[in-house]
Amino acid sequence: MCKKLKEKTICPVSEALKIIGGKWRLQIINEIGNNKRRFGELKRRIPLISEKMLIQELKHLASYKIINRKAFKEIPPRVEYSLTNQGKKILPIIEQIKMFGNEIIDKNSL
Amino acid sequence: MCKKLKEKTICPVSEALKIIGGKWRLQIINEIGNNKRRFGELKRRIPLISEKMLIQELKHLASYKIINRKAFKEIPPRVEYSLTNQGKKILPIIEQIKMFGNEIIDKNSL
DNA sequence: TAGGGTACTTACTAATAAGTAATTATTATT
DNA sequence: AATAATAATTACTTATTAGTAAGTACCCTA
Repeated sequence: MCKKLKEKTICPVSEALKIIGGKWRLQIINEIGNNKRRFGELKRRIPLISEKMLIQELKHLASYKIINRKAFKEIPPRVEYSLTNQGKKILPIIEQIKMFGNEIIDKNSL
Repeated sequence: MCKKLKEKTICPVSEALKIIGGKWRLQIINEIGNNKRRFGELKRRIPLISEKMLIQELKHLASYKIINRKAFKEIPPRVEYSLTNQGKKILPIIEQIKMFGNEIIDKNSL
């Protein structure tokens, strides 16, 4: 008798989308890239995002160990976000999506 | 004087997500793959999707020329969906996402 | 005439995601 | 004492997305 058989079709795509799905997450991951980025820096780089969404999504990504959050005990406060090794594995996904997106844009501007 | 300067940061990621973003679209594209799939077949392969969402998303994908819809004049009706060449360009994205998703699953089942 | 199969369609509701705007804490600067 | 920075937090509203359940059209079979 199995300990758990709760799994209702564990689909890798669905599991991945739980982490990276949504309007802002890939953009945030993309803007962090291989850099350290401060909160305000990300806010400026993604001008259309609201502060609420930015911090909410940063928390989400941190909770899944996609990003690191490093807070410095300074005044005014400074917080740096960076991708974990796990998070860097999302960059190739973004590259593929960018390639597709660029083809779409090219096709539309003929 | 430019004809149009409406573009507010044309981001390839955002453009791509307009087409493939959402809960079901990648799953549908994945299930079609390189095959022809009938409506009922997709319904069975994606058991948790509602008929409403399935047909709504198929329409969306067809409107963006990601899939072809071929209806046969038969009774009972038969409709086959398949990926366009454009749509097949999404498969590598899905492959990357699957790789990431599988790593997540592996990590969780240690 | 009743029921089955296929591919939808529609109206309505529920759930989720996102946006707005005001507020907090801390210290340096003016 | 007021203002400015920074990184949040909160309450509230709106918009978007998804789910439910019933109905449609067509013909075939029993």
